[in-house]
Amino acid sequence: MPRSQETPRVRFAPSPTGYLHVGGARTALFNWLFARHTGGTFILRIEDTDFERSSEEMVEGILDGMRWLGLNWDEGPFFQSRRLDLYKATAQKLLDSGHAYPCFCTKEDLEHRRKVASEAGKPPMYDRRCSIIDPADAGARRDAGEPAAIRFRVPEGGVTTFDDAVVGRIEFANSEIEDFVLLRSDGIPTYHLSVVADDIDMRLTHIIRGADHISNTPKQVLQYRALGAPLPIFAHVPLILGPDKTRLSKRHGATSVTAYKDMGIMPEAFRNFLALLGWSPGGAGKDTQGRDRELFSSDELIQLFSLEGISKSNAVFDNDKLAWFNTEWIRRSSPQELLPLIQAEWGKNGFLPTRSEPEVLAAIDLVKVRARSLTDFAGSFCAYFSDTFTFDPAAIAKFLKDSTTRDLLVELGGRYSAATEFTNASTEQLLRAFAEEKGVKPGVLINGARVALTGQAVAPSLFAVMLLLGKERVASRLQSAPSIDTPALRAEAPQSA
RNA sequence: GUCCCCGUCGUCCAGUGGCCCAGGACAUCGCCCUUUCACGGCGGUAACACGGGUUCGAAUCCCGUCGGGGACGCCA
Repeated sequence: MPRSQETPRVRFAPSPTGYLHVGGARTALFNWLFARHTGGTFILRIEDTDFERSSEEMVEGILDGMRWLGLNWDEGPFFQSRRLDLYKATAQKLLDSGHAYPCFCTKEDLEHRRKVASEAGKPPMYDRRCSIIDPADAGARRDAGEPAAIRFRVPEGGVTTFDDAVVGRIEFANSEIEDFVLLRSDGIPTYHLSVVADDIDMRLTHIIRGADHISNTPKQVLQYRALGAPLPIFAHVPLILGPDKTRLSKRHGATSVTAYKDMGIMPEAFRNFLALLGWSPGGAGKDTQGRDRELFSSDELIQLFSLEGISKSNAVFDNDKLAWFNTEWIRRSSPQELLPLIQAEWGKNGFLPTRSEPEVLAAIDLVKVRARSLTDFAGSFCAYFSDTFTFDPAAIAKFLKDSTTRDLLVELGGRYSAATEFTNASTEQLLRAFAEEKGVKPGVLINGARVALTGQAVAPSLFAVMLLLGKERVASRLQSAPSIDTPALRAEAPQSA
C-alpha cells in the first residue's frame, strides 16, 4: 500500500534544550492538524539524547506549552534517553551490513582538521580515513577498549533524492554528504541515528518538520534504504522569521509560547494565527462572497488542513496581526468561555472579584469588545468586577482636571442616590437635565463620570456601565469622585451596599 | 566558501497560462458614526525582485542574475 494511503502516524519531536518556541509550536500544530484531519495518530517524542543540554524543567515547559495550546497527543511522551537499546541495535545492524564503520578519530583531531580544511577553502567534511580500516583490525582495536564512534558509510557517487510534499523533489549529490556519526564513542546515539530508528520503530508515515531539516534528510533517506525500511513522506515547513527577516530568536522579543500565554493571548487565537503563518486553506477558505477568510476555529482548521496548503517561503512573525486575532477571539467568545481564562489572570494578580458570578459574566460581556488581551480583565477592567480598583492618572488628568467638575459629580451622585427609577433611559435623562440645570455640557459630566465610575478614560457606553454597576455603586463612586487636586493614584472607592 | 531551498503590497496570504493594468487580511492614512475608547461603515496609499526566453497570450512555464533564508558538529 502506498504511504499516502496508510492511516497517518505523525509526531512532534522537540528537544528539551529550551522552551517550546513559536517555530516548534507551529510544527506541532501542523502535525496535530494533519493527524486530526486524517484521523491519524499524533505522537509526542522528546529527543533528549543531548544529556548536557537537556533538562527536566524544559520537558515540563514543553508539555505545558502543548497543553496550553490544546495540542493533545495520542501516544507518548516517549523519551529517547530510555530507548538507547534500540539505537545500539540499529547501529549494530548497519555495522553488520557494512553500511557503517567504527571511527577512532578523536574530537580534538576532527576539530583541528575541520579548521584546517575550511581555512584552505575546502568543505569541512570528514575525510573518511577510518572507513578504510580493515574490519578485523577495527574489531580488535575496539575489543582492546579503544573508544570509537560509529559512522555511516555514505555511497561515494550518485545522488540521494526524495520527494518533499511541500517543496517537491530535492536532490543531493552523495559527494556533498559526509560520513556522519551515528553513535558517539560513549554509546549515545546522535540525532541522525535516533530520529531514523524511532521514526521507523514508531511506524511514522509522514514527517512534518521545519525546513532547517532539509539538509539532514538525505542522511536519513540513506539510512532508511540501508535498513530496508519504507520511506515516510517528508513535508518541510518553511521557517518563521523575525521582522528583520532573520531567523526568529530572542533578540526579536518573546519566542516562547509561555510568553504569549503570559501576555494574555487566547490559545484559540494563537492557534488561528500560527496556522495561517505558512499555510492557507486556499479556495476552501473563501467566504460566501468569495473572499478569503482569516478567522477559523480549531475545528474548522482541522477540517480544512492539508499539506498542499503549506507555503514554500518563509514567513515573518507579525505581532500586530497576532494582537488582532486575539481581540477578535476575545470578542467572539462567550463570557462563559472567557471566564476560566480571566480567572487565571485574576489568580496571577491576586485579584478577587467581589461581585456575583452572574454580575461578573454580564460585566465580561459588556467590556470584552474593548479588550485587546486577557490581561485587561485583571488590569484596567477591575472596576467592573470589584469595588477595589485604581484610577488611571492620565484619565483624571484628561477628564477631571478641576474640582468644579468633581463637585458637580458629587452632587450628581446625590441625585442618583435619590432617584426612584434607574434604567438606561432614566440615568441618561437625569444626567442631561442636571447638566442643563448647571449650565454645563453633558459631555463634561459624562466624561468625568466615566472616570469616577471605572477609573479609566475608556469604557463602554456610560449608561450601560451605570446599569451594570447598579444605583448604589454609581451614587457612592460619584460621591467620592477624585479630581486632579486630590492626587489619588491608589484611591479606593468606598464599599457600597 | 560549498550545498539545498525560497522570492506577489511594510507584513501574512489568494493566484497553478487568458477571469489579474493582480484580490483579501493586519498595519497605515482619510472620512462617517460618537459622551471616551474600541467596534462598525466608506474610501485611499501600497506588490508580481531584475533580465532573457517559450507562447497568440505569463505573476503563473524555462534559463540566468541578484536578493533572502537554511545546512555544513561524537548538537538536535
